[in-house]
Amino acid sequence: MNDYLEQWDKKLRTAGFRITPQRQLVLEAVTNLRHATPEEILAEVQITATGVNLSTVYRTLEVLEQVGLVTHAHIGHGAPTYHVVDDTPHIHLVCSRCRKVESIDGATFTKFASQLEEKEGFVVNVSHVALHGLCKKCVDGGNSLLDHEH
Amino acid sequence: MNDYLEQWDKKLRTAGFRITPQRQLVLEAVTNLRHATPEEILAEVQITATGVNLSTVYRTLEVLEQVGLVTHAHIGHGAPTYHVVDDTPHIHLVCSRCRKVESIDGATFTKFASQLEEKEGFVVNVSHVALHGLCKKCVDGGNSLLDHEH
DNA sequence: GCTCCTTTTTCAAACATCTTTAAATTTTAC
DNA sequence: GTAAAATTTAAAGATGTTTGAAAAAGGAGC
Repeated sequence: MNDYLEQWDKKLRTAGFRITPQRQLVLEAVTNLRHATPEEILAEVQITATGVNLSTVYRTLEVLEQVGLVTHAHIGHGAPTYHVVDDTPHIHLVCSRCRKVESIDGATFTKFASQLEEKEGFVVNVSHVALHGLCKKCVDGGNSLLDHEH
Repeated sequence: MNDYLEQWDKKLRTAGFRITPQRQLVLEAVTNLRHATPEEILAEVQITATGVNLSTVYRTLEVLEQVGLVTHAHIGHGAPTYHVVDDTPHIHLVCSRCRKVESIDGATFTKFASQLEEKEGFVVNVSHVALHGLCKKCVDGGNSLLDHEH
């Protein structure tokens, strides 16, 4: 498993939170799904534990984010997507046509980000970046008139 | 006024739409506000025409977007923000702390965008880009612990 | 392992926000 | 003037999120 999650329980404990199966399951779901909305996380968790509730997912994500285990990005109009915090931040590429979300290494973005910081003084939250456009498949095969960028 | 809006009425007509005061007002509001949500646009429009309805704003924006006069971006969790289509696309910088939205020239972003296209085949919709982070003021003066990136 | 206190989860419901719709009325463009 | 399109109005729909209260579970100390 991810290095940054090895001491997940310690992170919770030192912040005064208790260790519960739900919290472990949610964290594992976020890890496995790479990036997922609360609803998607719920579905994943419910594969192993049917009884878990959506409100628990919401409250758990809040806690996990507080202790720095997960973070989130807004990739469009809907719910935010959560992902694990690690030391190789990535950015999201969201296809407006097929709706697929790719993650790519954030390093490629960093150069631009530091330019931005120099020129504008604006410090980008790299792991929160979601770029919209057309993925390779949709560019190649696609009739762009069918796009509907909601 | 913006070159690209000089023939706004023609664009509508050739697409088979009628010219109405509401459509003109909405387009002017979007132009003046630079980037605004449907609600904000309504408020602006209602300064000159009290009776205009929110549902009209929604339908009008749909029409204006269809004919290529405006476009929108998602800058966070809330409603999308609409802006005029012109030939100098810009990107949005959204401060997570003070919530202010800056527009900067999209050209600075383009280099990164073309790299991305080469490497990944992903074509970014530049005018839809919104980057989250901290603006100069908030970096300088700010207690980042107060951030709440919803 | 048991007890007790506190945190956490569940459940159901309410809330919030953004968006769309149906039907009647008004307006545009010819 | 007329037919079609657009706007108004009020309401409902869709989605995402939070809340309150009761029940369940964690964990520190015995």
